[in-house]
Amino acid sequence: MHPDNPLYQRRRSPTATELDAIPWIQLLAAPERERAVDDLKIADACPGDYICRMGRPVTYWFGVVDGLLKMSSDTAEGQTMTFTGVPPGGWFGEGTAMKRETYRYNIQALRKSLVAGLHVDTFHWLLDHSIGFNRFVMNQLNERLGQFIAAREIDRMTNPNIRVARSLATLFNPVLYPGVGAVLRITQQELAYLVGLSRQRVNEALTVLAEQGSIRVEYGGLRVLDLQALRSQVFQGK
DNA sequence: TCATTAAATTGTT
DNA sequence: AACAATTTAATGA
Repeated sequence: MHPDNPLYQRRRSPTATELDAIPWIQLLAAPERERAVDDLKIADACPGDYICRMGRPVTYWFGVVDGLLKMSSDTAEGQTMTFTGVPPGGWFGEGTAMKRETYRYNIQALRKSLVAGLHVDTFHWLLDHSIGFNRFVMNQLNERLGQFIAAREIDRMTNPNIRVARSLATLFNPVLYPGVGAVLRITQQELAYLVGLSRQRVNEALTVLAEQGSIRVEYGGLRVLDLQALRSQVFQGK
């Protein structure tokens, strides 16, 4: 977090409920947990707020307590390309935090969100002192590698229904986003923005997926009934 | 707590 | 892009 980041002004210590939404906390032994909790900061992010920007030096390792963030990158041609959404329970930036480099992407709030931050120094201290923390980070890196490979496949899919299905499946990843559970709070507009389709087309795709019983469409969110079906979506309809 | 109203979201053209 | 229908959130008695 940079001093000119709006979040910098709005940060505070986490409440007990917010701590429960941080998946790696419970993996720590008491002394390590105490140090981590002591350092953790929580901030409110409004839609459009930047959590971090490409090229800025890494100061915090971030996680989503509540809400929805967007991970994107600016290309050499000045275009912005969206990689993925980050739903509750997701933590990101450990790769760059480890190397103490600069952020390699932009993270923006898609809607009002609660963001947690752990200072890089504390992040490194935990790597040096906690085996549980190391396991978490390793698992996280491994799972995300799989996700990015899946993302390349998704990019090459022309069929909108499949794109929506597979993108949804990544957002429901229980390892990377344990805070999501069975119901993902996301509007069809937000999903359209992440997938890169019109809201109408996303609505149509969701209807198809609901008909085949993979999901249920709810007001302001989606319920997954069959995650495997979403992942292995091959060809349905047009 | 309930009823009314405003705002957000969805479904459809 | 626009519209109506539906659901939720906000307001105030």
